[in-house]
Amino acid sequence: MKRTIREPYKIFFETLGNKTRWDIIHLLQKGKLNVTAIVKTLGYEQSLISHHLGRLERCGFVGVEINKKERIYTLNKKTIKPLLKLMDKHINRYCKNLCR
Amino acid sequence: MKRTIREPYKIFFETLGNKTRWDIIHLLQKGKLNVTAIVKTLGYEQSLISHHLGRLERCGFVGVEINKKERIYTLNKKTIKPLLKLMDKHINRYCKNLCR
DNA sequence: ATTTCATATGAAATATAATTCATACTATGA
DNA sequence: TCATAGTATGAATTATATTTCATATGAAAT
Repeated sequence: MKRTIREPYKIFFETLGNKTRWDIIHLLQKGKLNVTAIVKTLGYEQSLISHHLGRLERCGFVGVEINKKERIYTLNKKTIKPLLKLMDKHINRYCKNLCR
Repeated sequence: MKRTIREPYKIFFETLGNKTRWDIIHLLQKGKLNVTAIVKTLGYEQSLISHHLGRLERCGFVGVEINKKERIYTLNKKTIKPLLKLMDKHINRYCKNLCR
C-alpha cells in the first residue's frame, strides 16, 4: 500500500477497530494486569493476547512495567477516556440504532 | 461474530481505520461535494466511493443533501474535528515514530 | 416514453487482518 | 547450570474487509 500522510490515521483507528483489543482495553480500565491475568480473565489464547498487547503498546494505548518475569500492562487513560466520551456522544447523537 | 456490548466501538473505529475513507473525509473538510466531484478529485472508481460514502453515512460521519439528481455529501465536523485533535495529540505524545 | 446523467447495489474477486500453532526467549529460583 | 514460569514471535491458517465489475435505480431533460 502507498504510504501517505494519512497513514497514521488509518493505523491509529484500525488498532481500535477490533473487538478483542477492546476487550483488553475494557479490562485494563479496572486496573493494571500482567499477561497471565488478562489471558485467564478473557479466556483467549496467550499468544493472541500477546500479539494484541504488542500492537496496543506500539500504538501507545497501553504501557508496560516489568516486575521480575512478568510484564504488567497499564491503560493509557489520557487518550482512552476522552476518546470513549467522544465516541459515546457521537453514537447517541448520530447513529443510535445501527452502524456499518 | 458474537455481538457484545463493545461491538459499536469496533464498528465506529473500524470505519475510521481505512485510508480511502480518510481520503474522502479529508477532501470533505474543504467543503461539501457530490459523488462525481469526489470521484474525479480522488481518482477512485465511482462504485468504490459510493460504497465508502454509504458506510460513512451509516456511521454518522457524513450527511447527505439531495439536489436534483445529485447527492451532496457533507462532513460531520462536530465529531471529526475533536477526533482529529485528540488523535494528533496522542500520536505526538506516545507514538511519534511508528505505530502498528 | 426514451435517453442520459448521477449514483447505488450485490456478488465475485482480491487483499488484508486475526487467530492458531509451534517454538523461542529470558529472568528467576532450585 | 538446569528447569520452569511468564511472555513473545513468526509462519501458516482462517476469517474479514476492500475493491472491482456488471447492473440497477431514479430523476430530469429531450
